[in-house]
Formats: sequence, C-alpha cells, structure tokens
Amino acid sequence: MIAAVKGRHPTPAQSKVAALRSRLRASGLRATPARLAVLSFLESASRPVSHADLVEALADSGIDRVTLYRNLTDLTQVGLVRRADLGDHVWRFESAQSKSGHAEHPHFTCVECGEIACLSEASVRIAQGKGIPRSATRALEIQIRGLCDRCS
Amino acid sequence: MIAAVKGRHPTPAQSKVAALRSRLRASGLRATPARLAVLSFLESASRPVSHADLVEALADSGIDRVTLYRNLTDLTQVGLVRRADLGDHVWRFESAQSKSGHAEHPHFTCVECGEIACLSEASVRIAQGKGIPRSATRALEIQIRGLCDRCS
DNA sequence: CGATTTATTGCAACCAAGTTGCATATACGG
DNA sequence: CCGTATATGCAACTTGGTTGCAATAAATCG
Repeated sequence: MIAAVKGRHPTPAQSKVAALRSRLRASGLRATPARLAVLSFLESASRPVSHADLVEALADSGIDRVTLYRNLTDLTQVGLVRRADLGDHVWRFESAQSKSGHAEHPHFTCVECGEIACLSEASVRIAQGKGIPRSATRALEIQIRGLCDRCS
Repeated sequence: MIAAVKGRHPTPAQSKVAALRSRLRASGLRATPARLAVLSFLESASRPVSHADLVEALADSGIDRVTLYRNLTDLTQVGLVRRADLGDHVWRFESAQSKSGHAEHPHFTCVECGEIACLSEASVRIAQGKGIPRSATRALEIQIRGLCDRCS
C-alpha cells in the first residue's frame, strides 16, 4: 500500500488524502488513518453526521468507537470540524470546509421525520432593537425546527 | 391542609394552585402534589429549566427524580410544557403559558457562559425564496447561539 | 533508514442521563 | 367513603459518552 501512495501519478483520491493530511498537520494533529477516515467521511457527507452514523459508516474499518469520539472532539477543538446539537439531543458534526459544510450556516430540522437541511447564510435575519441583546445579532449558530415540506 | 384549602378567603397562592389544578384536569392529568410543584416552578421561572434544576429546586420536597422525569414528559405531551434542547445537549422545559414562557419564542444561548435569554417572536425573520424550503418559514422553534453582551 | 520521542489507539472500566418494571399509594368519579 | 385507574417510589437497567493505562505508531532527527 505504501508503494501505491508513492506512485508517480497520484490519483485524485491520493491527492485528496494528501490534502487532508496536511490540513491535519497544519492544525497540529497527527495524520492517523482514523482521523483521515473521519475527516474524509465528514467532507463527503451532505449533512451533519452523528457519532452513531460514523460508527456505522466506518464499522468495518476496525476503528474503535472511543477513538471516533476522541477524533471528533479533537477535530472540533482545532476547528476543522464544527459540532452542534440540532435540537434533537444528538451531537452532529460537519466539516468546517467541505463544499457542503463550508461556512457556518443555519440548520433546519423536521420535528416529525428528523430530516436535516442546511440553509443559506442569508436565509435568516435577526432584527436589532430594544429587547434584543446586541449579542444575538452576532450569532454563531442558528437552528430552526419545524415541519418539512413533506411532513406538513 | 385540606382545611386551609377550603377556607372562605382563598389567598392568591391558593387560587393559583386551584388554577394549576384545573389546567391539569382539563388536560386529562391528575393534579398530584408533584405535578403542581413542577408546573408551579416552571411558571415562576424566567427561563427554561432543566431536569437537574428541578431536582435541585424541589430537593426537600421528597419527590423522586424519576417522578420528575415522568412529570416533565407527561406535561410536555399534553402541551402544558414545551421541551427544547438549546444546543448545549440539555433538555430544558418551560411552561407553555406563564408570563415568561407564554407563546413560542426564539431562545438565545451564550456559548461561553451558558446564559439563556428568551427573545421576542419578532426578532428573527426567515427569508423565503429559492434554496429555502417553504417549510422553514413555518418554524416551530428557533434557537440562536453566540456570545452574550457580557462575554464578548 | 533506524532510533527516539510523543501523540494516538484500543480496551476495559467507569459515569451520568434517562428509562423501565413492578408493587404500593393516591386522586377522583361514583 | 369505596373502587379503580393513574401516579409514585425504588431498584435495576440502558445508552451516550468519558477516563486510565498499557501497547502502538506518527513524526522528528541523526
């Protein structure tokens, strides 16, 4: 397997792994197989992913569930990943810089079916004025719950 | 104690309890001391309350923690109480009709100190348009996290 | 490349939050 | 005030997540 990585014509997959690897190193974390797998999975996911999702997705990789917990919190701490509770009492994680999970954005969760959607940054506006703490207008994280189109 | 309740000049506290009692009965729940205590505490609280808060507040009432769990879920089920996870992975409950907790309203949580504030209904507007599911505009629950004035 | 250092992993044990089963107690309709 | 359905208390259990520690493997350096 080392041989493959060292080939002279890197496949797209190889360069992607290399990119992840250097993002990890740049954040001061070692590039271990477990972390590469986690980060890579989060990048390819179109919505925030729970620890349970991850355990299931990487089931046959042999990575321990404790390692996954630790990876998620490490990655969150260095800012490569964001963690949020979308109102259903489940921690979910999303890459801080994939196409789907790039910038911070509001999330919508259906209270009926649990479906999760990422909204655009512009879709929610917070008024300012009396009664509204200045602070609220500098929101870091917004989440909305309701019935999705299908369930309503 | 029954004698006191039957007095001819009900104190404000007595009529308040009577009101809670009939709200419970109207919802098909029996008016037990535990439920009256829980509901009464939630009504007087100015912010959403966690199960742990409740256990502490009613510590010397002798009410079992399991009963408190069950009371909270029962009250939530009949709609006298609303339950939400404000993003910190803790279930919090608020009366569905106290002065503080009346109508559904957005919540703000400080990511630093954990302070929670109730916002006015009007303070958050959700845009409609492409990319935004129609559903999101019919939000049931909105929560915002960021730094409060004091922590920023 | 091989040795050294230090971060990371796996495993088992642990902890807290929340739930369930069941016997006892109690609210409330008659 | 009685009978019955509902609620409570207690103990046991489940689930999600954390911690301690010995073994392993990245990165660094010669």
